[in-house]
Amino acid sequence: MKKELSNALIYPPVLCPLALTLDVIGGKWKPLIVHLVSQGVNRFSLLEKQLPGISRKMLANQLRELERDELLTREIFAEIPPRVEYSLTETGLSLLAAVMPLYEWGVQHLAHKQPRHTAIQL
Amino acid sequence: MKKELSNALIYPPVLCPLALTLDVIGGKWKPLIVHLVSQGVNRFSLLEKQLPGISRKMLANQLRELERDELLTREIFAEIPPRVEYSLTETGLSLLAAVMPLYEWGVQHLAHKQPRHTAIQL
DNA sequence: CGGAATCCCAAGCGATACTG
DNA sequence: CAGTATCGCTTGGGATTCCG
Repeated sequence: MKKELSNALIYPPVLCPLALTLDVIGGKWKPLIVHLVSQGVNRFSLLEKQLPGISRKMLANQLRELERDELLTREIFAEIPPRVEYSLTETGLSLLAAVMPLYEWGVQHLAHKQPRHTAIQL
Repeated sequence: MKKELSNALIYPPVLCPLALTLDVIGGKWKPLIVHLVSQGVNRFSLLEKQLPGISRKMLANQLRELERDELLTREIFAEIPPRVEYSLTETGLSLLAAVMPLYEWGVQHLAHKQPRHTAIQL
């Protein structure tokens, strides 16, 4: 199956599709956020609880980027106290589907390995 | 001061499998490296060419971590000039399978979106 | 409650030189 | 070729405060 490798790049001058995807959900938190939102963890404070170790600044930043990339939407309720709900867009759902295999891989290997850095509740 | 730590929160009873996976391939480069190695880009200098923007230090570091996590192996040939070949382990192959949907997602969206920041291009 | 704005420090990372 | 070693700057992101 090995391809012939010349001097040329594999994906020149266009990007590797994988790099494009990583451009959107690459990072430590975004896949977790997308997955959590799909599970109904759709508010700022709820996400904060489910992501031990993340700072408010980081969470806000990641949410903004996900919104900018149209993976999720913000719905603001003018109430007291104020409320904001996040939900996945169609694009977000399609990306979630692509992320789920990573979740399944984790399930398969959870029995054999223990996490080193991050322990996150679901 | 009020550095009161809730152990129950930091070490929750159930670990998110997705977090475990991200612990292993989370990051900007690792999915790309795993995919490239599977395509036969199995030497240091070849990988360096295929990853414009990565520094030698970073590439070496990521390779060490992937090796430590037993996703790939190093084979050293005592030749002149020296040669080192990387290849995926069984675990690495299983993870590659879980990463491929992200690749496919990128393919689907390449037509609609253009990359923004971390453009891997030449 | 859900953020935005500031301050600030150390880890992270790039660039370069060097080595087996 | 395939890396290490070293230096120095950048910036990620933690802590805190303030606002609608």
